[in-house]
Parts: sequence; C-alpha cells; structure tokens
Amino acid sequence: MSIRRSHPGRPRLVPASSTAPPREQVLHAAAQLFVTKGFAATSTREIAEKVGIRQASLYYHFTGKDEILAELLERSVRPTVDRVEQIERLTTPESPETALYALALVDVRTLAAAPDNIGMLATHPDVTSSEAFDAFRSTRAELADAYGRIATRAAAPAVVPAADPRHLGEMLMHLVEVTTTLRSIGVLIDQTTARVIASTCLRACGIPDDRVASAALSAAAIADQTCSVDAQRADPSP
Amino acid sequence: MSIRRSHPGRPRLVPASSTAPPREQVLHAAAQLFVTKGFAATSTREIAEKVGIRQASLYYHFTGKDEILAELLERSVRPTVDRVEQIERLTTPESPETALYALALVDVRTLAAAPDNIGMLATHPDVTSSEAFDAFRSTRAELADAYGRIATRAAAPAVVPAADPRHLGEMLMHLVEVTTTLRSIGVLIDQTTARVIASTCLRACGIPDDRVASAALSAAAIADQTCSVDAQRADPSP
DNA sequence: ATTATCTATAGATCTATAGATAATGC
DNA sequence: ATTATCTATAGATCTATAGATAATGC
Repeated sequence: MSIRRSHPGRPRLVPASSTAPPREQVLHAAAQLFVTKGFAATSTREIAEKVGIRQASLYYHFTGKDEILAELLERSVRPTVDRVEQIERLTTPESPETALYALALVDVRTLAAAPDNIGMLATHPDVTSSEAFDAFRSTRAELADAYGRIATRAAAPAVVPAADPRHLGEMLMHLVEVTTTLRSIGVLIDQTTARVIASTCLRACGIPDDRVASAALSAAAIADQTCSVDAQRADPSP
Repeated sequence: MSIRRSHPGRPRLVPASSTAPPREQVLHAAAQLFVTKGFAATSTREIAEKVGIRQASLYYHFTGKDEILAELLERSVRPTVDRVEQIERLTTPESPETALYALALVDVRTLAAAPDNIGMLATHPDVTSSEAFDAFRSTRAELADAYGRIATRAAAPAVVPAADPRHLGEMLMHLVEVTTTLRSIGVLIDQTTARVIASTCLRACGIPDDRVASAALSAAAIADQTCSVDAQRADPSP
C-alpha cells in the first residue's frame, strides 16, 4: 500500500470529506439544496459551504449557478431518453401496451436510482424561467413525445383524458413522477411499487385489466434488456 | 345611472385596470408570477409592477411576500378540506371506494376551478423552507391523512405501493395533482377528465374495475351534494 | 506550467421601513 | 380622520470577476 499523494491545486481551508472529483462534490451538494429548498432560494454561498470551499471557487468548475442545475436536470432524464429507441425497437406494433409499460418501468427505475432524488427538479418552476435550461426542456419534450406517441397507440380512444398525444404524454410523465414524491417521503421504490406505477399509467389510458397484466409480463424482460445498456453507459471504457 | 365615485386613498400613478379590491389584485398578480416563475424567483417589485402600484405599496396589504403565498396556498386546499367531513358522513363504511372516489372528484374540481391554477403552488420547494407556511403544511397534511385513511379502508392490501396510510395519501394527492399539470398545458378539465383522474386513484389502490365503476356511480351524487355547500361558502350572507 | 483553490470586491439586486401625500368620509 | 397610495432609502443580500497563492507535475 502506497501513501496516497495529494491533488494539485491550492489546498482547501476545510479538507475534502469526499474523494469524489470536486465537480461531482459540487453537483451533489447543489442537488441536495435545490431539491429541498428550490433553485432560486439556494445561494451559491450555501452550495460552496456544503462542499467546504469558498463561494468564488465554484466558478472554476461551472460558469454559473444555471450550469449546475442544467447538468443535474440533464442527468435526471438522459438514462430514460437513451432507452426509448431501444424499447420501441424491442416491442412489437401489435402490443403497444408492452412498450408503454416498459417505458414507464424504465423511467421509474431511473428516477428511483437517480442520486439525491434529482428527478424532483424537472417540475420546479425555475426550470421554465431561464433559457439556460432550453436543452433540458427540449430533451424532456422528446421524452413526453415518446410517451404520447406510444400511449396513443395503446390507449382506448374514448377513455383518454387528452386526445392530443402531447397532453397524454405529459399526463403520463406526471404519473411516473409519483416515484420522486414517494422517495421524498422515504418510501423505498421496490419492484412491486414500480409495477404498480407502470400499471397505473396503462390503466389511466383506459387499457383493461387483462391487457395490463399481459403487458406487464412481456415488458419486464424488455426493460431488463435495456438496463444492460445502462451498464455500458456507466462504465465508458475506450 | 350615477357617476361612480372614486375610492379613498391617494390615487395610483397607473389607474387600476380592475375593479376588484386591491388586495385581490395583488393576490392575482402574485399567483400568476409564482405559478410560472416560482416564489423565490419572483420579486415584490415584479408583483407590484403587474398590479400597477409601487413596490412599497404591497406592504400596506400584506406584511411581506410570505403572507401573499401563504394566503394563496390556503385558498388552494381549503375548499377540499372543508368537504372531507361531509364526504365521510355521506358515504357508508361498506363502500369506502365511494368515499375515495368522491374525495378525488371534489379535489379535482377544486383544483380545476382555482384561479390562476394555484394548485401548482403546493408542491413548490419554497413551501417547505419557511415556517410562514406551517399553517398550510398542516392543513395539507390533514388532507393527506384523509386520503390515506379512506384509501386504506378501500385498498387491496397486497397491491398498494405503500402500506403506511400517510404514504398512500401522499401518492393519491400526487395523482390528483395531474389536474394542475394538465391545466398548465391548456387541457380543459371537463367531467370526463375528472372521472378518469378519480378512477385512476382507485385503480392505483388495486381496486378492481367493477368496484371502480360502481363507486363512480354512487360517488357522483355525493360529490355534487357537497358542492352545494361550496355555494354557501362563496356567498356568506349574514 | 498547470491546477484548484483562496481573498477581496464591484455592481446589482431585493425586502422592508419611515414618512409624505392625495384622495374620500364625517 | 381614515384610507391607500407615493417617494426615498437603509441594510442585507447575492452573483460573478480579478488577481493572488499553494499545491503537484515535468
């Protein structure tokens, strides 16, 4: 065992409690504060204090507060969006319910696994104010479109609350976001909970019980298949 | 026709465009800004500008920004909370699904009718930060408890995602809040939409289709009965 | 030389209070 | 006298930049 060398750069006044890269330490601290207090109500000084650095030192890693939130937002949707294409490829057009169930399940798992419950940030009103979050809004719109497109194929026409696919997509995303609400009050999102949430999405589209049940059976395997792609993303070897 | 006399008090620089009481004008302007930009991101100067008065004039009507939000929050839950007792009295213990359906329906209607879609404010992170909103949080907790209590009686034990009634209550409140999400993207909350949302609540509790259908039938009348009480509240004659 | 911090601070807010003023009401 | 506004401003932030400093790496 060799003694760990220190990092380059001027030492902090308060030595780092984590060995993670400083940029990640900032994201982690900011995420905790943004989720509990909100973006606008959180000052850069608070974030820095939590990390154990000076307020101005944040600007070495980020161009501003906006960039911190933008990155957190991106991370909260990226894993799901990256699997949409795969889900649509792996499911047959004859069973759009299966695709919807798989998408909802993957999304629930993503939100359940996201650090600091950052899935909560997506609906914060701050996100609509600044154009710094345009990229996120566009990515999220892409996901809402996918939900809407898939659900429109699966839904019972008379029963859906919104004829417009985009409206249907937004409704389903709201339903899936119950994952973040449950997490925030300490509920563990286990397999059963994830299934209840995914099933609820299908039922809200007017899909009858028997088709929900069969979709659940075939979707589980598909959702699991796409999860292996996630493992690749998490470990990007050259 | 007599010429309308002016109000007491120094005239505004910009004459009022509305005849509503100034306090209501402030609440209306603040609601629009809070809902779109968020509470912390909205300055008192912006609110005043929208009303057409000077920033400092707000403090004649409210002790501070907090008090404005506190009043809006209260108004967003009060109508529903006030009907919980009645709903539980009008429904039989044999059919807890009916009570749950009626509560969800009343809540959806309240959120659909609330001015400026202020139902969106309840989940803003700012609300958890300050103790100025303790009263609201406590009122909202009361409602979550009612949801949880009623739903626990109605739910299929094996299917509910959260055994704890309070967790179940929070989940159902989140589902009903889809009303505000749909409103915010321009979807009209008609009778059909309201029923879909209420049914979705029951289905999320694992209640089978046939019992959902019968609950829907008996709950409609009960929800309407409690609505007449609302009319009394809106017109408090001496 | 490069990296990652630090100190110091300018400039731009933003909230809330103090006190003046211009109406109506009696 | 009462009401509802106005003007002016103190004091407390908060964001972002400029430039110094203390490590490592070559």
